Amino acid sequence: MSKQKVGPRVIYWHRTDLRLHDSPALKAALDLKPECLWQCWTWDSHYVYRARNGPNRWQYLLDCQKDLSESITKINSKSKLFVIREGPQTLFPKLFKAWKVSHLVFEKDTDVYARDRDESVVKLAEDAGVKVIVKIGRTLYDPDELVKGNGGKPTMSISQVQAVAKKLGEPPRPIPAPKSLPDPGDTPLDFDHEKPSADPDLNKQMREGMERSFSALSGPNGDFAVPSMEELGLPAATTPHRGGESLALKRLALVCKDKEYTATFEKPKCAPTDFDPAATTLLSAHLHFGSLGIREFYWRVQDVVDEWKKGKHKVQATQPPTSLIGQLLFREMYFGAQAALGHPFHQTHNNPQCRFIPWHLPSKIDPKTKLATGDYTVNSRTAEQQFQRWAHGLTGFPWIDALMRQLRSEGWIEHLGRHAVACFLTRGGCYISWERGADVFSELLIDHEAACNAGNWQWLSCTAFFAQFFRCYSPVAFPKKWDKKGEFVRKYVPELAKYSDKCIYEPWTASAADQRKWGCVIRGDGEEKEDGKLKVYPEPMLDFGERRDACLKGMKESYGVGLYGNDKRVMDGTWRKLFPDDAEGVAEEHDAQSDSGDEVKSSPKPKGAAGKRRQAGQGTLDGVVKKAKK
DNA sequence: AGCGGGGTTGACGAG
DNA sequence: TCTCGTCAACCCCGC
Repeated sequence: MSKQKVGPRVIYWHRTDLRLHDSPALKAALDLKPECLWQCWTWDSHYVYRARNGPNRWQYLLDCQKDLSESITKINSKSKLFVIREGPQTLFPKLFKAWKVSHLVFEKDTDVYARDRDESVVKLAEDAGVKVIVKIGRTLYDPDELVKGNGGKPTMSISQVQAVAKKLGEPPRPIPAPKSLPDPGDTPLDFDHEKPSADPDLNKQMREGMERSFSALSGPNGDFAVPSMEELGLPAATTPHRGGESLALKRLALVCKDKEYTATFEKPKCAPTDFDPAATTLLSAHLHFGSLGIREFYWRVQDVVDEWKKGKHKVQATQPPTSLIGQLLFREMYFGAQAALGHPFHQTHNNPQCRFIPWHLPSKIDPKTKLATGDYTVNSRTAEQQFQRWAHGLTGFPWIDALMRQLRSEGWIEHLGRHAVACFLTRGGCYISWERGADVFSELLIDHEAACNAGNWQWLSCTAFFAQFFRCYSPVAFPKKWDKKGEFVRKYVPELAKYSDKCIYEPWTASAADQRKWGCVIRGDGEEKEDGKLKVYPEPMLDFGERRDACLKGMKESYGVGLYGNDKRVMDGTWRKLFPDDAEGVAEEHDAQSDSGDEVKSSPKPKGAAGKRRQAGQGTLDGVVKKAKK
């Protein structure tokens, strides 16, 4: 028998790099000159069950996968994106054997969950004699290198990032998409299919049909196809934003075609109220899913900027941090912070960089792991009601509600809009833990990037990165700066569409006669939607002026106490002794009579009773709102 | 070391 | 309509 020459048999594991352009890892795989190459995506129980993922982001992911698969097939009609419905930790050892795999190649991912996952996958591969190649590709700089260059410390300011970036030099140019792709090998699946536990399923509530994520390894048709929303039991997406590398490249080209826009971009001047078109590039979700390479973005923009600088123009090119490139550097900063801090970066507890503030609705902590459980303590019933009304766009402040409704229906709001709602929920209104807001964003944002989300929430809540808590966004004054006529509110809070410009941001100031004339009365807490032909919009759920002062006082006090998340007294609950009135100074007046006060005072570790009460007070918004009625 | 200037994106009133 | 100072005062950074 003649000896068969066997070249590398490579699995390229697509994760957060759903693209063919600008992929250093894919280039590394192709440089192996594989005999066969399977481009795979593994169905991840973390993504399906353990992380909050709304339908809009699911749709975006599936768009990206479909587009990638089609692009692969265009280059090699025998190939596609092989979507395999099993977690990598259990699937790969079996797949390595069945497909006689010699190499596993993937792009490095420093997200806290991904680190743990990849560590075990690398070990499994080594045990199976499979060589692993990991390449940087998701960020301009390897977050670990960024941290190393920053003296081993988390990157907590943009100047630190800029200093390290200067040392490391400019990122490499993007790698073009491959012109040819090797054939995949056979795809036998003669092994057991291990299905992960669907308990807990954090996304259970949103599912409409049967959830069949793991029904068969190669999908319902046995063809490894990208799943449909129906296969996942998910309702149809409502977002107009669609994913996929083809769209990403088109959009990037569109942005860069407008050279003045690209070269003179100034983030703080982008109107959060602009829609159709939005003021910013809408490329963030593409970066998140890797349907756009970060070096592709960087260099296409940088080339425009360099060209602009050579010419004579009335408006000068902008510089980081406000320029378009600057926005990418902030992303690097958050990835660097996450890389250095690990899991605690996503919570207050045990986070050495995050200030401790005695917020309402704090996260519950697993004492063994010191990690947030995903659940929280309802230490104020008023706060819980406010949280639910915030999350559903029923605060009674049209600017806040418009943003939250846009977020829920479209999965994207402009960055300054995120500032407005985040400030309102935390230090500038409700005094609710930033971790609650981060949870909601993580479910609803199509561009949810774990590191950026945690970092920005800490920024806005003045617990890390930013400290000027006396700069507080007003839900009335701030939007007026951008949109005097309130067109943004009229679009997303249509019941107020006929209100006058003067009243649009504070409809409660309209006379009863005007309210009726304009077809919408202001009353209640958001439960009642209409009264005959009239629409009903809620009264403001708090007195903003009063709350701003109370929050400011609370922030000042907390800064004075000066605790960080890793302080022993934060970890063991004795922090309460350091705050006057056991940190209840920021509670609303009518809250004092509720059960919240004694609960906090009597229980040094907010567990047990609080947990039970939470179930009573949580559930749906309707439930909460009903309970609020006296 | 300690001081002063700056910090991608506040509100408000005076002039 | 715009710019500026004030509000009360945060941390980072460089000299």
